[in-house]
Amino acid sequence: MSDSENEKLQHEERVRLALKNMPKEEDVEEIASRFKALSEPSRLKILFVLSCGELCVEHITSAVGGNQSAVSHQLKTMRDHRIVKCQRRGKQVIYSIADGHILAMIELAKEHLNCD
Amino acid sequence: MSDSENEKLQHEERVRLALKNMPKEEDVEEIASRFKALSEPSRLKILFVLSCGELCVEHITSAVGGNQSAVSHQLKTMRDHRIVKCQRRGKQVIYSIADGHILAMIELAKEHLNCD
DNA sequence: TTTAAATATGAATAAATTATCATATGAATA
DNA sequence: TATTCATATGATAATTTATTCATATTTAAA
Repeated sequence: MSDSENEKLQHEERVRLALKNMPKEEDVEEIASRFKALSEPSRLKILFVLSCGELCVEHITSAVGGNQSAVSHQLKTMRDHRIVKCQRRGKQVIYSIADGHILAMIELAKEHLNCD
Repeated sequence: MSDSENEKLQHEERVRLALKNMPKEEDVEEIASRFKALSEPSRLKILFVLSCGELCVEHITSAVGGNQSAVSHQLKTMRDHRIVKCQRRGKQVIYSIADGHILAMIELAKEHLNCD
């Protein structure tokens, strides 16, 4: 068998393996939508800020700039995808990063930046 | 000093810290755009496939479905953001995941899925 | 050196996303 | 309980993005 024929068989085997390990459609969409939540500079800045600790909306807004309504919408997007969580404390709503995976993701991204 | 005054000071200190640690604008945009490349089901599926090993465009297309042109466009997007790399071998172009950080990111995302 | 195979690309359209403005809601305080 | 402060939300306009079709490019083979 020639090298290229052999490689072809190997690749076809790999396609089968890949299809077997492919998460189901709805899970792929779930993962994609969580990456999407991290994929806008405005939202990402909020996460960098929150990676230093929880903050209320007003302080988040003052840290990242822009207007309150925009920040609220961005926070909502991230709440919906469980990137951040929040809790009301009196008149304020305090936001924080939802879990360690998200934090790890942000750290990985920063690291990656340094390797360029 | 009241509890809430104290908390306010703490939060303001945190805003200062966050601003000091904030990556510069262009880096935030760079990271965001890389997350964006991971944020479409069609592209993510390609990455799941490639996480099993390198493949040519035709095989990728057969694994993820859809048409060749669409897959080529998706691969281009990911090439541009250094999510995948490629090398020509004869008539074929073989694609693979660009680096370990991307792989780690994909693994993290899958893990996260399992914790829900 | 013509033809075929594999991949890439440009343009156009369709679809999804974001920001903004005005306003609504919820909680505290006067 | 009227008012004010903090946050959230709905509608819409503006921008981005993905997909498709047609075609170009590159390499190998006849």
